[in-house]
Amino acid sequence: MDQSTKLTKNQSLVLSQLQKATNPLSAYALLDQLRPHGFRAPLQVYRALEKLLETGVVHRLDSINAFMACSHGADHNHHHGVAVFAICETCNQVSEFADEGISERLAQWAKANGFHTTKTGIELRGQCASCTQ
Amino acid sequence: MDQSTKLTKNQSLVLSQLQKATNPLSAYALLDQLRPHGFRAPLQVYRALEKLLETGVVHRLDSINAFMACSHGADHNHHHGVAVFAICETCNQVSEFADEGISERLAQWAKANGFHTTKTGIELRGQCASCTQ
DNA sequence: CCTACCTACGTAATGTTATTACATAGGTCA
DNA sequence: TGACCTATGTAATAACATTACGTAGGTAGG
Repeated sequence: MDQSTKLTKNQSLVLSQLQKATNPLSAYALLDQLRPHGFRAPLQVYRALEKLLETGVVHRLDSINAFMACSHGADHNHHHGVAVFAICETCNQVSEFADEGISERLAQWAKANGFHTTKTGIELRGQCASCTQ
Repeated sequence: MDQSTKLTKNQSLVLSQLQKATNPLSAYALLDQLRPHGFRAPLQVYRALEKLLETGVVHRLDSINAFMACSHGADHNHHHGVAVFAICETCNQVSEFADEGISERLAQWAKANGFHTTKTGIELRGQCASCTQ
């Protein structure tokens, strides 16, 4: 029984829209796509996203103000390090990966400096392999 | 002869405002602070920031839509790795540091996946040592 | 010299992203 | 039943950023 069974109607709609998408979507893009389903105001999207971000099934990409479903599916076993997002500025596709080594370096700095980290965001911008010719 | 000697009036005003600040500032906060100096429109701030970001003397913090002067002063010899920003959500102060190990991990992934990185952003959110009681 | 061009700058309008405030609907439980 | 909690609906506004257009000053080539 995964988390998605607990989702409300609006949350499910937002999540499935993100899962269908090949690229990250902005909140207002989601709103437009969901108008046929009865969405009429930004808040409906933001409220759904808030919950989805909390549970980790959706990520927010700060550098482009957009949202994407977590690549790692229903099993959120990426305790294998911090998530890193590589955003292609040509095709807008995003690769998500996790790196234990980076996690460790950040944790070391945090410990050494008494910083208590609650959230980590790592975003690479550039060109993906397909778009680099 | 450092880069700042090439700055225009508006660029100098924005930079010195950021250097005086103890926290990151939003573009509109800068605008308000610079009104006494003749600033009247957002674009004046954004244009100055654009140049300052290009030359690296100012950083943008994507997760809070704010800008700060580079901690590393005039000598931009932080080819010692990617910059990491640790943002305290209580006092809003930011620690900037560089980590060669993280750079290497990211470079390895990029090489292995044919991703050509043009910009890297790493931001930690949490509580700094002073604010953790 | 002057004109074509380039860069910086000024101003207004608009576009995009996100939040606050307040009202409504439905379920749970004492 | 009625107090409470969660989800939702709607409107208005705040916060962040860009586009479009016009002006001023310098300078390189004719």
